[in-house]
Amino acid sequence: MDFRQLQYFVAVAEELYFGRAADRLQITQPALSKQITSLEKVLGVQLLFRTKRTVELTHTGRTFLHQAHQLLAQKEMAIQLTRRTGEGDIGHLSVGFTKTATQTVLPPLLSNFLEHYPSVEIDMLELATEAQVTALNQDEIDIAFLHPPVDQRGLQVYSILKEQFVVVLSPQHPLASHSVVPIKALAHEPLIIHPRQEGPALYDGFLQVCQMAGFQPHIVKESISLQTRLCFAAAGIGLTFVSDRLQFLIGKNIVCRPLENCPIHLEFGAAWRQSSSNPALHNLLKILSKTVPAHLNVDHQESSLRIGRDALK
Amino acid sequence: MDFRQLQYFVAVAEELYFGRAADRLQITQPALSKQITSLEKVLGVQLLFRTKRTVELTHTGRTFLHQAHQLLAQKEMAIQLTRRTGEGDIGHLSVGFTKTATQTVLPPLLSNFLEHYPSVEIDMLELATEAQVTALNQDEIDIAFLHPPVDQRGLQVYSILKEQFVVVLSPQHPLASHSVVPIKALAHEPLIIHPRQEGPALYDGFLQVCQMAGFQPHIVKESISLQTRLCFAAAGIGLTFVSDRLQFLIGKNIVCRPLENCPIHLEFGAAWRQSSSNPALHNLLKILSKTVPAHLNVDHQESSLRIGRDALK
DNA sequence: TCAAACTAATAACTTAAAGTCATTAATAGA
DNA sequence: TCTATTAATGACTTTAAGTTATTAGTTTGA
Repeated sequence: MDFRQLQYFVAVAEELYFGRAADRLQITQPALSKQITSLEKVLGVQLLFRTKRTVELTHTGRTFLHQAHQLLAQKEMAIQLTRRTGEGDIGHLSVGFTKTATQTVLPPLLSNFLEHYPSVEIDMLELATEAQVTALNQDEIDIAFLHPPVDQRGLQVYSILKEQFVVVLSPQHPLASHSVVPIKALAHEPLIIHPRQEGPALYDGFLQVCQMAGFQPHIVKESISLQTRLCFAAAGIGLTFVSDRLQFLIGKNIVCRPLENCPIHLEFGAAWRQSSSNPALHNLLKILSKTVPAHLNVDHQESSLRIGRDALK
Repeated sequence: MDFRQLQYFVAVAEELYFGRAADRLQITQPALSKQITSLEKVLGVQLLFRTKRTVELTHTGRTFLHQAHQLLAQKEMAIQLTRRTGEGDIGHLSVGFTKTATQTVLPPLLSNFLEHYPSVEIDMLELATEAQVTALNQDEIDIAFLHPPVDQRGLQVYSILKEQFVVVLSPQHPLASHSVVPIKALAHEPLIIHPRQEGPALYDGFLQVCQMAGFQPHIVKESISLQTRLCFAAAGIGLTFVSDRLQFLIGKNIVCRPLENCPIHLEFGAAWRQSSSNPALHNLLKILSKTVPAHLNVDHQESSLRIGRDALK
């Protein structure tokens, strides 16, 4: 029993006339007769009651007709579903993201994507960078919005933006009079930093820079809350840092100063398994590159530095 | 796309190895490779990611695998359903019946049938004889339990039982002294009869017998209720009749007397469309003939007339 | 690093199936 | 009774599916 025979049977059942059914199927009547006979033989059942001149459905034939219709319809559904899945027109996407993503790329990206692909189901999963890398490798998410570097092999990264950090200090602080703060000036300052868990790249990079500048940072507080860190800074308990992207949040009781030639920055990007064959992911990446132009992967460290220098003029 | 390709694809998807899958399918590996390639071409989609040595499902392939499983399962279901329908093992039966049926054949017949064919759904429809003939012709019921004669062409009748009628009268009635009542003795008796609607065969047959005996019956009352008729008879308002099958219902204040050589009897039987191809009906008929042996099937119309002529001699 | 083993694809060929054409047999309708 | 109609049958052709032998990358291990 195959789909061809089902289609043939439906035609005969509808026409109740082998000749017309054969015409409709673009085959000859004997071919049709033979296929129907073979179908009946396979099923071990009489589907049609025929004389030399007339054709009628048997009771069993009516039952089978219904089944045949269902099977043929399900076949078409399966084909459509598969084709559309292949084009990423329908399907499923699991997206991992950090808070930064919700404040930057995600809103325009998702609205743009869903406008083009309204039938793709999207699961959102808020996870820290490291958890996202794990989730990617375990096939739990299709794409991650996180803070590189991600040197996991098999993962592809698309750099979206790089944030420059500025020192936040109280207006009374001696360094507030400088327009740019040299890194070495931080050697003996009490520092309030963002904890490692939420962004190891930043934390580790900062420590590294201090080391290169020849000192151990004097960390007096850690807080994940930006407001808390700003509050401590305003109170003169220590210096802290924020992304230049967030400078607008700074009130009047504290001031911001760029760091002089600071190589520390918080990169933000998307990562996905290179081997992923989810067509919806491909479409998302296409939309991503249109919505959020790439942040020059080659050499973007220099470019962000350049922006920093410009700002310092 | 046909079922063969679906089966092949499922095998490859499960083995992730063309060679083993081909073994399992009892074909050679190149044949399998070609079929899968052709399937991918028809769908316009890549189902498998293959190197020269490894095979993996793509995302789309996984989607299609699910569809393939469903289609193959539904195919098997359809085949089973059709075969079992063809054997009358599952299906549907609409049964028309009169009250007589519920008091005689139906209980043992249905319990016997459902014991053998528990998956056949049965619809019961209580209808008068004439309505059942209409329902049969309109394909609304598969079998009727009714009172012949049914001279509708295309219908087949199976005679189940014939009931002899006895006269019911008050013990004070002069005829009560006879052990058998001659038909002519009824000529001037007031008669209480069952109305025509519920059994035209009986009513018409009775009139005919009176005519043949040379008198017009003197009908004083009609009532569909057996109790009412018995009550009137006990009160001496007139004579009535019951089936010998129901004699046990008769109380002590009235008596029963057989009619002398009476050709009137109420036949009861099953009728169905000769052209019916409902296999469940065939099974029901088989059970019927086992449960309720036929009442002289051979041309019982003539046999009843013969009895009649004999009676009139 | 290089050969050996492995594995999917390809090509040429064979077999099986599906289809065609011509004909038959039965039936309905004139 | 004759004619037109229509499904089935048989012989033959075409198409699809399968086979064998081979090729071309990969992986494995000496």
